[in-house]
Amino acid sequence: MAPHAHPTDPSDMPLGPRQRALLAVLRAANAELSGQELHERLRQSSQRHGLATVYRNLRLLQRSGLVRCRKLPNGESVYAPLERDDHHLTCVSCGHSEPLPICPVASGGLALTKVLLQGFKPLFHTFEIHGLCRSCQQSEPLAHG
Amino acid sequence: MAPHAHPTDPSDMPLGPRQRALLAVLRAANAELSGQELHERLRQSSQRHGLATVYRNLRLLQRSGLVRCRKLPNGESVYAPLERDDHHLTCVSCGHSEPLPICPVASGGLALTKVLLQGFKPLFHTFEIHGLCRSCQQSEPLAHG
DNA sequence: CGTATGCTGAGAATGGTTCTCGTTTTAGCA
DNA sequence: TGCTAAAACGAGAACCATTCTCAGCATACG
Ligand SMILES: [Mn+2]
Ligand SMILES: [Mn+2]
Ligand SMILES: [Zn+2]
Ligand SMILES: [Zn+2]
Repeated sequence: MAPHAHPTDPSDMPLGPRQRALLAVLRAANAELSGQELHERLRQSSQRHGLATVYRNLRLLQRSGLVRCRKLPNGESVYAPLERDDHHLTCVSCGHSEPLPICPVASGGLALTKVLLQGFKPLFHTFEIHGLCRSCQQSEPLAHG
Repeated sequence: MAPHAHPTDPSDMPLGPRQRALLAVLRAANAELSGQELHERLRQSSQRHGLATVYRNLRLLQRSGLVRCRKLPNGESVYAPLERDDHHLTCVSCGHSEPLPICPVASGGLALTKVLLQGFKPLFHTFEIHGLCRSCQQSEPLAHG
């Protein structure tokens, strides 16, 4: 086994300085950040990034297996470092989303006991696995579609 | 236990004819449908629905616990009847999304064996529970925010 | 230097979804 | 069956996060 244990072996794609900056902000943050929020935080500290660059590198970081993202009901995407493992209860009515301290993948058992739901009434769940499909692992495409 | 076993007891909100039509198309379909696709299918069969009406009733059906939705990486939302329980493997590179025949909630065990992944390389997963938060269960709001 | 290659970012374009608001339908009642 | 208030509808405009365009800039290398 290799000395490092990151997914998609990040060593094979060295990470530019902008990507390191993005990753640093994400890791420093205590919550998921949207593209716009990241852009904002980078305006203040360190050097300015263009919005296009933020999104571009966010996509690359995602492909490298360093960053994950989920889409909020209002349409915006929020990002977090992959090593942070959090899930949420999201209300289909008001869109409010609060932490859910359980992960069906980590815990072999998955106990969705009522205590954890704390009055939240689940209507449906989403369990998606994002990654690289077979063909994209072979070629190294940038095309989206 | 009540004679019917639907979530959020649909009997307390009778469902208008447009909502029944939407639900029928969703149940007849063999895959998730986007708002646009639903609008299209309703143009052909039965009566025409305006696009706004499609989205409006989709939201209501979701609140009633009859329909669920997930957001594709390209931004569009796809809908399915709640009783259909399917998940997907989605590629962060090309966006392609294929069925994943496993559900972490139903199966107590959750065996993400390599056989199921079939060469797909998972980078991260999403497990979200959507439903009604406490405050929204009390009041019956229509506001979105 | 000279050139090839890739990254950057201001601004324009995109496109799914939501909003607006006048019209149409429904519901309740006499 | 008429009559009115409330609710649902829908064409088109507005929204807005994200992506695209493309000229300018950085870096590598002989
Ligand atoms: Mn997890
Ligand atoms: Mn399931
Ligand atoms: Zn709520
Ligand atoms: Zn792919």
